[in-house]
Amino acid sequence: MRSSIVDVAQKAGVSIATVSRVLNGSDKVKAETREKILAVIHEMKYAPNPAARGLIMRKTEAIGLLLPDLHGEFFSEVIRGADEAVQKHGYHLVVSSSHNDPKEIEAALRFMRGRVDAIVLMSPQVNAEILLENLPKSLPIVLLNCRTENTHYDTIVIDGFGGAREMTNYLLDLGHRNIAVITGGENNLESEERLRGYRSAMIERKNQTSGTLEFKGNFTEISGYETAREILAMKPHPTAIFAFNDSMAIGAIKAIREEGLRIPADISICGFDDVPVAKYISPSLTSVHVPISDLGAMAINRVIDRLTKRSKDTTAHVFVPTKLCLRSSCKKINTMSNQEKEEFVA
Amino acid sequence: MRSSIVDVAQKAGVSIATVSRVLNGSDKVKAETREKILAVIHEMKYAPNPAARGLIMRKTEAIGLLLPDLHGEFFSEVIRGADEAVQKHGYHLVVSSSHNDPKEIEAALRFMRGRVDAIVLMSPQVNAEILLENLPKSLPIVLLNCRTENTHYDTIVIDGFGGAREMTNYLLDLGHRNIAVITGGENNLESEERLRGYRSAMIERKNQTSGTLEFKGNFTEISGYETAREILAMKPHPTAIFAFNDSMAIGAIKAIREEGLRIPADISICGFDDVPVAKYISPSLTSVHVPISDLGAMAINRVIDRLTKRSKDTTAHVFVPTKLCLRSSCKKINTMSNQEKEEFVA
DNA sequence: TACAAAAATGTAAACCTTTACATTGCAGCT
DNA sequence: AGCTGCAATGTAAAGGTTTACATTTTTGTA
Repeated sequence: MRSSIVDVAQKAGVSIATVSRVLNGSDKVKAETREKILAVIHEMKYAPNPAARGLIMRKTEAIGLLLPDLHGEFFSEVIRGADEAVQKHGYHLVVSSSHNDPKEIEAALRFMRGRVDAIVLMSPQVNAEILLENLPKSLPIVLLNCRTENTHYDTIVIDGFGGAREMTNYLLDLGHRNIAVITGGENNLESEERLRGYRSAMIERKNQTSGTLEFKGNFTEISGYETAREILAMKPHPTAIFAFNDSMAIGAIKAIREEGLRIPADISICGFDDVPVAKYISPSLTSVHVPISDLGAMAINRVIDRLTKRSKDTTAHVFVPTKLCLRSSCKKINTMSNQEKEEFVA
Repeated sequence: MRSSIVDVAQKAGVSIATVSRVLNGSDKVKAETREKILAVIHEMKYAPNPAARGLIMRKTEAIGLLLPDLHGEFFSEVIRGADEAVQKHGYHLVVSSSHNDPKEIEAALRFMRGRVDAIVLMSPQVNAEILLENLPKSLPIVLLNCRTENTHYDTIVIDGFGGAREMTNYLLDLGHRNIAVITGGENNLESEERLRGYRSAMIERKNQTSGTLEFKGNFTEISGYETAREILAMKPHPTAIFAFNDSMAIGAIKAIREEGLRIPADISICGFDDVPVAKYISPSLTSVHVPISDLGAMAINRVIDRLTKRSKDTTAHVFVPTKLCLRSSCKKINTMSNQEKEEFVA
């Protein structure tokens, strides 16, 4: 049976209050007494019971991180950033994934209630606000890439629109006209924003493909692979594919290779997120850089800020800019289309 | 202020014991009373305080997962597997990373004590046993790829030796004689096991390179990249590089490309772990398959088994076999060495 | 109808801390 | 010597739950 504070007090010949005082460092205890108590604590390998402490202090020193999924490097990076931030402040991380399922989000939230001091929630697909309702108002929450107009919560959202627009413009500048996109999940905020950006650039540049080159993926490698096969089945096929995340771009690359096409000579491909492997795969992947691990860190820092009262009342709404990251998977094409080229050769 | 069980009891006109009973489903409460209490609970949005519950029940329904690092897809997959297993049993995950630093492991362990019902610890580098000492004996712990002779803890260890041996034999079968390896961190169990496997195959096949082709990496992409540059500087360079994990293999591929060499025509490369991207990069990476997410799931299932008393007393020691996963990054070479070939051409 | 047994519910202790407030002991002062 | 005031320490309540045991209510039976 684990020893408690009364065992320590007894052995040290003092009251539990005094032990508690040396435990919490704060109050003035005679140096001599402190030494003795510390010695006993060490000897007994005593450690305070966090549940009891949490019960009376109403804090747990843990922060909940609820992500839509745990597949792939993107979320891994978010967790890494969050973990680093959390460790810096002496907090810890309770991680969970929701698979974009309202039931699971709710279960996780219910679990976290009372177990964590704050919550970081990433839910681009499920409207999270409703689920948040039965959480105490005092619990700091930051919404990461969530669909919301509610300004009551802190929010952090990636500039998917701007990033996709910039990337599309880049491809247009390269001479591409038939630019296919592979979108993310249905009803997914990130996907929608990126699609808006793509469309905006296409329309602005009078390059309407009227949706014919928009293909549905779901942010997984396999969907990138399959969707790319679909795209390549078109004759003539688009000269560029813009996958709405890097995982799908990587899947698409596999499909392209299998088709015997060279990248970027025969077709250009780019992604979104700029996950760490993007620069290591070959050809190195042109992508829209998102400071992924910073995202996790920012969210954590924000809730910790709240916790430590430094910014108690004001909610912050951060818009994270993206940056084009040009590598070697995209190439300028001559204005001659693939088709024209073939005819020319013939 | 959050409402407590007494508020509910009061409002429902019953005692807290009765409320507690309906909360825990177990005992017999008159249907009518139950309905009423349930209604009040719903109305008040009452949720039991986990700290209080944890205090008296001595359980938290959380499991700690302490990993050496959070970079890259390997750990991401471990977490994913663990998360799935944990969710299936209604538990939750407290994740932390140690950076192979004894101090950090200790801090995380201290934090987890009393906050989790069990711990899964992966620590290939730091001897974890000492740190585990001041954890209660009653806390189920499974050691994942830890260096230990102690049979008191449950252990799961990957067959790094066998996997590396098999891979090395495969390369030898392909005709390679100069096979360079990029190892993992100093004093890292996984790296050491893989190195043993490599050496064993090399010696067995009378192919002693007496350590001249063993290069030090640290399991990161960047180290794979840098070490590969070093390796390629050799004249003539080895015909195959065996990186002790996929991250380093991916880094090495980048270096090889930069050198203008073709894979596998000019040089073969293979990795270890078979992370999900391995099959998507190009050329698809030959690797030693490790059931990564299963590792996380197995560990979790094991501790949950312990928790539910099904296998209370016996410790299990699982040895996880690996499997060669052949793809296109390695190629048979003619027995003529690069050098001979050059001479031949000249 | 009365009583026993069973079912439903209530009471209170226990889990382990922190901390406001109370007490003790002692130095320094007049 | 007696008092004040302060430093050090102790006492006990509070935090929210579960559950053994006690009590009340209901049901069934003679």
